Amino acid sequence: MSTDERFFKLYQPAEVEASLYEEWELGGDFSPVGTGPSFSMVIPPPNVTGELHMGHALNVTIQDIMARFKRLHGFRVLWIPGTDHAGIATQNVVDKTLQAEGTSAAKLGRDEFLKKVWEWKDNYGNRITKQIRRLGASVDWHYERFTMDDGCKTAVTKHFIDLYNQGLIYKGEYIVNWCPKNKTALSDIEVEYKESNGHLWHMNYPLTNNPTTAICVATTRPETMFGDTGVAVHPDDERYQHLIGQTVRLPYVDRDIPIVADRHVDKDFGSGAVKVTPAHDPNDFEIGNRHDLPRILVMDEGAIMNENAPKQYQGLDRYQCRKQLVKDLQTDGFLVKIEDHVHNVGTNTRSGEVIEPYLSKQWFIDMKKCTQPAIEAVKNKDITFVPSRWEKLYFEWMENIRDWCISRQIWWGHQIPVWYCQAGKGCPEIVSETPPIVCPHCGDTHLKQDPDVLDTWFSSALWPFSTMGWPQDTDLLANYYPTSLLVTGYDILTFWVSRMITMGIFDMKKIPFSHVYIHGLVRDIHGKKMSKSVGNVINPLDIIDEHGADALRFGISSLCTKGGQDIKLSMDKIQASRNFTNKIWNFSRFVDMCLMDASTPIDPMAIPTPSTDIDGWVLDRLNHTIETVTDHLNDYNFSAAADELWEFTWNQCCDWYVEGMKLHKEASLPVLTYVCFQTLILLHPFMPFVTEAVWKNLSKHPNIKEDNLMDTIQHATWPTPTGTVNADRIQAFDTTFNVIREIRHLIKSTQVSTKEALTVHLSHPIKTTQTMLQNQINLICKLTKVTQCNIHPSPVAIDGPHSQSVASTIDIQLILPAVDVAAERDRLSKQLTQLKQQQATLTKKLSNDQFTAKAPPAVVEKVRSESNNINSEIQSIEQQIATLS
RNA sequence: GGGCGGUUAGCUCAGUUGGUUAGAGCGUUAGCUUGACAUGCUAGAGGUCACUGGUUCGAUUCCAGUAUCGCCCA
Repeated sequence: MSTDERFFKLYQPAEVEASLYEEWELGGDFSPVGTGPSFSMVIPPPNVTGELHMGHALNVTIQDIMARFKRLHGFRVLWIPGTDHAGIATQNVVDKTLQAEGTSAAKLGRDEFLKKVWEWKDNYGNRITKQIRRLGASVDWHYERFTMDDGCKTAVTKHFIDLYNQGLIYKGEYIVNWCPKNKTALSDIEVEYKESNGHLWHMNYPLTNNPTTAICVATTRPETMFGDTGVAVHPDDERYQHLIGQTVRLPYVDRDIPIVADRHVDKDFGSGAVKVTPAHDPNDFEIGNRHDLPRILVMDEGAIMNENAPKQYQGLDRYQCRKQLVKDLQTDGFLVKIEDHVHNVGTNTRSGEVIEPYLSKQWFIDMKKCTQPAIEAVKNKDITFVPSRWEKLYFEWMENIRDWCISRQIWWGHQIPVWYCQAGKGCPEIVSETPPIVCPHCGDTHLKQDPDVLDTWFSSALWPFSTMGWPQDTDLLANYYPTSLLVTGYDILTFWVSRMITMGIFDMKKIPFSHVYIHGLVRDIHGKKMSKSVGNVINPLDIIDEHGADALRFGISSLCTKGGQDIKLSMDKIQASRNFTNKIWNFSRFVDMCLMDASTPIDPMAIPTPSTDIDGWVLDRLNHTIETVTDHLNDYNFSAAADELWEFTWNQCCDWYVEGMKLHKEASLPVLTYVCFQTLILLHPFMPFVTEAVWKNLSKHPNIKEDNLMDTIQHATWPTPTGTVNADRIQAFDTTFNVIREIRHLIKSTQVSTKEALTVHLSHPIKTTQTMLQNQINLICKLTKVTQCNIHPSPVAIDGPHSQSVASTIDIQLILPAVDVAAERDRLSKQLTQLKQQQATLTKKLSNDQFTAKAPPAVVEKVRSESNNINSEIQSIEQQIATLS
């Protein structure tokens, strides 16, 4: 087989990715093996009805980088995948489909509808898991879970009962965030507040005893007035002192309601007097409690005005009612004025519907009693957040925690394991793991389960251990709980992370994970959130189709900086990464070609002895790269690791080293091969596909010894630095490369053709430097296309046309067939100006006594030697200008 | 109103104990059919590190304030 058969000229990801992934999955390559320490993660379960978006791509890529990195380090890596049932979202999606088919959830009824949802889940639920595969995620599919599978159901039930038995779950009447569209309660964090242009209606409520006098109240929701059971003013408000204790008569309702004094009223807002509607506003609810005001609901679950509203408004939707009422108030002289008013309106993050604060009976968790250990765990660093600034938000949230409303009035989810006796004898509720047959209190068999289901996050909170078989005592839990790392976006810190920590400690008596890496959100290039309606969505699957998963992964991770900023993703970045994958491919293609000429087979895993300077140099650079990449990955600094890999692979390896070693291919072959394989391993966590494809191709090479080679790069050994870094050698190559660059620059700026036989003279007074240059003559000639390079202790006298410069204190004289003396003088003068500017700043520093006295000696020494070098370069240039006569 | 984050090249971003000629990729200019790669190679141009003050021998870096943009909470 030839190189061309093993390697196309261009890397074609589509040709290899699908089959490689299948090979890995079927080969069990993602299962934990060996006797190393364990490293475990659970995937943040995506919505089972969802599709892969850029946020998933980022999240999964980071986890996969860590999983592969740890696997290469010999850890027993277990990364558990799965999906979330996403109650409201899924119910909405399925209901919408049903409606398109002419039916609906309501028409089907609970049992039939749930059958449909399960069908939907079976048909479409694996769409997202297939898409996760396309990213190359090395999750162990044997352990795949779903938040409503039997295991999770057992965990959820047990968890509910344990909380209930400890008095941490209660059922209570409370103002909740009510979604009239879905007809369900939402937790506080499922509500998104959006600024909206509304109005402030000022209306007069006449006093009962003196109807010609009125108190004016201001409101943004006039239609709730039918539920008013009081008017509140600030106790210190002089305007209303005389009214406190009196009653007003509510227009249209003709109910007399008291004027009360309450410190929470803002004197400066509106008229300073507020109507109190305890059944329709959380603040009013509190005021009502303090003053013992009744709670009157005036809307039904769909926000339609109910029988407590006056007849003429009953049956109207809340907004129709508002419109009609305002008209009536105006006609009847109750309306004082209407002001424009910007206020925050709560909407359901799922349905977009405007939330109605609504009094209802719901299940709550008394969170204050649960969170203390979870706060401690982060305070004492059992759990570390990266970046650590997120700990602040966590503490803020946890220390001001409110009770968590966990019941939802939908059908898709874990139904609450509570039954009510229907015998009508006032029996207490029955909480049970399995459906009870008879009421334990009265023996009656007519029992009815609570119709509500639990908030989806209730089951997600258990994910790190429900996936491992809890409440059973399993080997998985013993070996892999607590997990090592959780990777997630900051947007679900409160929803999910805080609750996992709280409930993990509650159920397991152990934290669920020791590290939390929190990444930013992926946005479009302008920093806008990607959304279908705006049309700025970049679909990760399209990118994978076009450029390959590796390009997507590398592009994303090179933008994933240590500060965890949001990521602005552009196609340019992806394309650059695609080019990089091709670079890796072609580097390997070159290695493959070189190997064809090997006299004996080469063991790519054997640490080679460098036979030339540049071989030694590239091994030094490799060692340095190994060290920094390892450090960066241990530090979750993905962009820094990616940059380092790019710099080494492209600039140091492919540019300098490959071009240099072409002078002595055969002698350098062991080093070239070794560096190639080591680099592939370093790149593998970022780019699993291309590195594996190359690994397998090169493994088949007739001149590669396979004895020490793993079948798959995934189970290779992460490189460790070998030998000691030779600082002189690094210095020598720095200088040589500078000289080469300057000669190229001279050639370019004098526009001489490299087809001419060119001669260059290099000179430096110090013997060791001359020797060093002497050793690099071939390299210099090869990389500059100069035919002859001579080394001297000082510049030579040249009669004919030539161009001159200095680099790293080495004088350069390039002999030319002709030269534009004026241009040459210009160039040198410009160079001189630059050098003099640098010299000026250095001299200023050195002539400052304070600097030499107070700065660390090493710094002073550095400045001094720089200054000396620049001085010598200035002298060179000045002499060169002088010869230009 | 409270909190958090940002402001560095045309664009997207790096830059940790304060000392570099302030870096990278993309874009841009000029030149290359260089036997791995034009998804490439070579050489350039491009920055008052938002502003103002302070600390310091020295500030992109630390402190205070201002402006401005974004996010979260109320």
